Amino acid sequence: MQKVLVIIGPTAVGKTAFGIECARSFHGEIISGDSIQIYRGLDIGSAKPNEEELAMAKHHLIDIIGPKENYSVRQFQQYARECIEQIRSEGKLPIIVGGTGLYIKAALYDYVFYEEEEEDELFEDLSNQELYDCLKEKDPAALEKIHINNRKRLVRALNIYNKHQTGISQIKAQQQHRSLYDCLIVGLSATREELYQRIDQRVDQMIRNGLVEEIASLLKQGVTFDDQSMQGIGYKEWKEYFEGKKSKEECIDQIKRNSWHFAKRQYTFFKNQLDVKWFFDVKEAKQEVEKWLN
RNA sequence: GGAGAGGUAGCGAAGUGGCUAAACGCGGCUGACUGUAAAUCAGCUCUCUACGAGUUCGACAGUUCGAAUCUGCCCCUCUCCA
Repeated sequence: MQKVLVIIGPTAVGKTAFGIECARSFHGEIISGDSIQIYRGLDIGSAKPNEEELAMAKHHLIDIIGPKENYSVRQFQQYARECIEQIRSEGKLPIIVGGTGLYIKAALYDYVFYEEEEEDELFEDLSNQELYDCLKEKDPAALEKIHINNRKRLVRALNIYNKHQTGISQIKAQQQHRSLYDCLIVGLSATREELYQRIDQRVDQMIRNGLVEEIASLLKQGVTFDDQSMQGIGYKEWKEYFEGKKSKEECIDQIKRNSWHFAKRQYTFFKNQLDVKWFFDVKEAKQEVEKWLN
């Protein structure tokens, strides 16, 4: 089985640096497992590796999409697997580094996504209750995992049924839920207190690095806050600032808080959805990688 | 020194005699997750030996069958006038 090193962890723990170190030490190349860093022009707010870092190791799946384009798990799954194959063929170690849990899991595991041409129908004229009742007839099993208030999921499940005549629960049931690769999933961790502090510091640094100017420049290029790329933390919070409804300081605080919440959600996903070996110490993490490679 | 306003759970803020362990927001914690996932959604958040019990709404003393809500006194904060 093809070996794949996976480095995950909450935002701002230090995945980028550790990934580069591993790439250099173990003859590897990095595949970014991140849903925002794939966008061109979203550099500072997405904490994309800088020029210097990019030069230290080969990176894939960064800057491959324009800021007004959409992107999804399915594309990531396909691209990431292609990258793994390509890196393998060069005799190198593929290293996935990122914090987007679903993307990484979908690439690693036997998730199946069908071909989809058309956009999802939004069912804007239906209430949540109506959507719920509708899904109850078509794919009742899916309801076990979808709360009635989660409109997005309700809509998605209905769209899947309408497009493919199969319930999402059936598609899942056909999968074996196992990894396609021989993975070591290293989770970088820190105490909550320390992590939140690092987040705050990093956000302040982003501002100093010109985050506000980056947003302004994107807007000037025609990117809007409705674009998918701008849904990311560090970006969406500025909408009200540019509308004159919020101060810079308020936006910064909001970004910090959203990042804390995000970090928490990342932990929850990683802990419960992936088989992670956690480390508070990077040296120990590296030793574990060595052990696994031999 | 004088005149007002106010002190409610980690914070902000409702409540102004029983339906109040106390709305709501924030923060915190936990969880769900198969095509927007840095998204979307759910639960918990006074204490405990926890399908029950105990202690709360600045402090103390009262009124009352019953008080965060009424009375007295005390402490503290803020604004204004001296």
